Amino acid sequence: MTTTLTEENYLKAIYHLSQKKESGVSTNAIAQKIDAKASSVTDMLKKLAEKNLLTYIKYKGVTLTEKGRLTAVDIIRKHRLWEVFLVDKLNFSWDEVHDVAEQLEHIKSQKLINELDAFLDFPTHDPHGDPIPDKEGQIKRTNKIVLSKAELNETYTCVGVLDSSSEFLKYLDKHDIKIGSELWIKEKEEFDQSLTIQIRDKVMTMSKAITSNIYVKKS
Amino acid sequence: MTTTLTEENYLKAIYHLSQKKESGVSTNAIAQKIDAKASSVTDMLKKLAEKNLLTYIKYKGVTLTEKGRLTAVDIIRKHRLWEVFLVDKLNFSWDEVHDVAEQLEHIKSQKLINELDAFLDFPTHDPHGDPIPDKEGQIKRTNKIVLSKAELNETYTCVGVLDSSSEFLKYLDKHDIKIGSELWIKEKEEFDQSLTIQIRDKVMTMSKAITSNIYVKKS
DNA sequence: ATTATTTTTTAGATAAGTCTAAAAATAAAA
DNA sequence: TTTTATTTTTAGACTTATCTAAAAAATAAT
Ligand SMILES: [Mn+2]
Ligand SMILES: [Mn+2]
Ligand SMILES: [Mn+2]
Ligand SMILES: [Mn+2]
Repeated sequence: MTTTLTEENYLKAIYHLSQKKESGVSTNAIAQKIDAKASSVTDMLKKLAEKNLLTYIKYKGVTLTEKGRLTAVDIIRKHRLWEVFLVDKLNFSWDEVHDVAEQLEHIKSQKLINELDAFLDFPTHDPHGDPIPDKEGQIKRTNKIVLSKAELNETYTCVGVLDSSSEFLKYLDKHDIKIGSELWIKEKEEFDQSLTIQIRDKVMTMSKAITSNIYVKKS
Repeated sequence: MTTTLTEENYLKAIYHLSQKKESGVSTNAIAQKIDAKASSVTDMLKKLAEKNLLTYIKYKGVTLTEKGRLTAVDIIRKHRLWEVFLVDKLNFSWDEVHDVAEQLEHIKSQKLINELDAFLDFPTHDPHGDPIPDKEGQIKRTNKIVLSKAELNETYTCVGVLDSSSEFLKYLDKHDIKIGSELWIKEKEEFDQSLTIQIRDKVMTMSKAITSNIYVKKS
């Protein structure tokens, strides 16, 4: 079976949306993510259903089939491996990799991706802390929480980000927060839910908008 | 300016064809190379002329403009750098790289290609001995000849191949002929223009079909 | 210089992916 | 439970890149 670049982008979008929601993914949600009109999405959903990549019931949302899920996860695997390549080997910073990886993820060659995986020494996570699916489409989920849910007086390790937009990543760079950074929760302000945190020698206060986009786990 | 994948493939085909011929490149020649019908080619030529990538005069062939030439050469630069990457870093053999490079050459990122170039230590030639254009679109031409024009009793170094099809490259692999191999011309058979050649300890006879596809220069 | 052959262009059609505008179905509100 | 608002689908049109079939121009042959 052969999938076009466009089909792959739809499958990936649907996969990511289905991670957040339990029920079927809605046409509008896909349209927003793909940046297309709902009518275009409807057309594509019919096409993908025809190819047995998802189940589509008019007016109810869609759900990926196992075949569709595997296809989506394979694209995500490629995306994340390329991101590792760009950061580890080509001196890209973590806020520069996404757009290029969006292109590279569609390159079709099984050997290429297997060799790349080996060349990178079989990484388990991408530069943003997201897990890299294995060859069989398995994803190892870690028990991370968002920083905003952290407990007072505890120490956490930064393991990832929820928002991986260039703007947010640059904010983290500016304050020297990276994956692996140790964060000690010094104070919790109930009024606006801001946190005062010690990172190495520095102490800083972060708003809820920031803390709800950083993943941590207890050190 | 932005070029589509299809446009890039046309420009590349026209560039390569124009290397062989002095005059304008014909519609039919392009059609054959691109594997499309002449009518499709005519349509595309109008489009590329509109974008000032080539000059098109009905019924006369086409010629690339400087802008078109630079675009074509940039694609070729990317193609050949990726081929080096695949062979040097990902354990591809020289007969496996072309199809993947055909995809990778269309990835759009100036930083990506500059960093790749540096990562590969600024290679000057691809795995088939073809020169890699520099950032400014300059190509260093070497004074190579085809093996079939070699002189009796002289020693040559293999510097490239004319036919870089997988079949031909596998033939060369089988006989342990690679770029850098030293070839001594032991005998020239006038009747069928076959050559008897010594490669290291081995002696073998090659037909004109073979020798006219190997580039050499005097050692 | 005509006639015949080949090459190239035009005309009209098709498929993929997108859009706008309008209709139909579902969900929310009164 | 009607009415209203939102979501989704359908209908028809557009763009890019392709095709086939036919017309026109350029070459080659008689
Ligand atoms: Mn990404
Ligand atoms: Mn990522
Ligand atoms: Mn190649
Ligand atoms: Mn090559």
